[in-house]
Amino acid sequence: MSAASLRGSTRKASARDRLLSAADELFYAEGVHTVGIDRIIDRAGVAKASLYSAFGSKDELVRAYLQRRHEARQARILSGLERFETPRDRLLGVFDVLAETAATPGFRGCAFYNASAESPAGSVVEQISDHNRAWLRGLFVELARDAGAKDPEALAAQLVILYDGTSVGARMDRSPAAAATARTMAATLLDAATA
Amino acid sequence: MSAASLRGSTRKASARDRLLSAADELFYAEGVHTVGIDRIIDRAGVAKASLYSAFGSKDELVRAYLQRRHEARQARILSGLERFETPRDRLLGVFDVLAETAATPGFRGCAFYNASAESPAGSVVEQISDHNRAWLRGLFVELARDAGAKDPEALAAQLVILYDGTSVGARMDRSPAAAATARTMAATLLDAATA
DNA sequence: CGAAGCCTAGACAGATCTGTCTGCTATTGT
DNA sequence: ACAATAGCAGACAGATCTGTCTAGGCTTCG
Repeated sequence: MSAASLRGSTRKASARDRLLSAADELFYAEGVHTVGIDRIIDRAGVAKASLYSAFGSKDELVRAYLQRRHEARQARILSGLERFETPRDRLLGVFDVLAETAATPGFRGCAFYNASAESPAGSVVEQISDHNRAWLRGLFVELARDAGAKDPEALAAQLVILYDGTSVGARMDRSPAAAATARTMAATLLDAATA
Repeated sequence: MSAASLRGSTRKASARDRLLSAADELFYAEGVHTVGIDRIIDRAGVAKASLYSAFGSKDELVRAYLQRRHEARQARILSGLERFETPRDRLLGVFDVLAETAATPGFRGCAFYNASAESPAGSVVEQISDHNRAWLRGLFVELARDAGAKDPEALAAQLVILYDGTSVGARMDRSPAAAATARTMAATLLDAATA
């Protein structure tokens, strides 16, 4: 086989991967602006030159961090929904997955909103956030249609609000209780939207 | 009258007030961590020494900024609800007021959440945020009880999620549309909670 | 008139942040 | 064996941030 095709993804854990993991923990826990480069290379056990050779700038590291969060959220939700059978259960299942996430130790709300709150208006954060939100909204539209909603777009808009509100509530109240509440609300609204 | 009793609240606008106004605009628009002291004294047209003589530290200025936001939100909601007659309209009216706020140019979501997102875990921001959230939740409990909800606490928990979700959605999607959606949801949930 | 407060302008100290650069070591493919 | 690659360690530059301090101006009241 061509050895070149493996490079960079083999070996223990490349500097790039360790940097991404360290950035993920620190940026999410303390904020992208608060955490400095030095803390990240320290935790990753990597030289500063390696960071700049791999990412070029802190901004690009932030973008990679959010990109990774985006993919992780997609994977977490999609794989979490596989266990459900009926369309209705799958739609409500998004809130079951969210409940698990919100109960995770160290949960600090939505990484995209958090990063957005400390970034200037037209920054790199905005693009990825938009992308992530568009995906989630699209998922809800699909699930709403499958579940027989008369107006899937309208129901999806409602579910996005529930998702966002749960995320905020769980973070600010330091309790995952909001997720269960939101699931109940989603069930009520789904009933009203299919009747 | 005792002249001393007027001092500090009279005159054009004291350095303290101008500082608070400048901090309010800049902190809300760009974030408490991003905006430096120099930008604030610049906009306020005030000497740096005056800031430190009035507030003692940037942290204390942040606290005063959030305290002011808290009082402004209370006043805005309470006065906005006066125009409604029935308990049901008053409850839903919270989302009418929120719709107006979210449509304001320069709306950037919840000042408390934004500040919290860029502050360490146990900071001064947390206390004021908790205080603000407790007040809002209490208001919703009252309104829910007046509107005849069978379980006012439960309905209030739902309404808080709607409020938070609207705030996030309006900011991240750069559109106040979520507020109208949330009002519809609130009506549906209120009907379900009084039936 | 003259003292007391409040304010301004700006230099300064000390810390911290991003990003660059120089040397050195270990591994890997040919 | 040899060259290329990737990574490490850390000094360094330049900017920026919080907070302190000096020196002086303007108003107000006794």
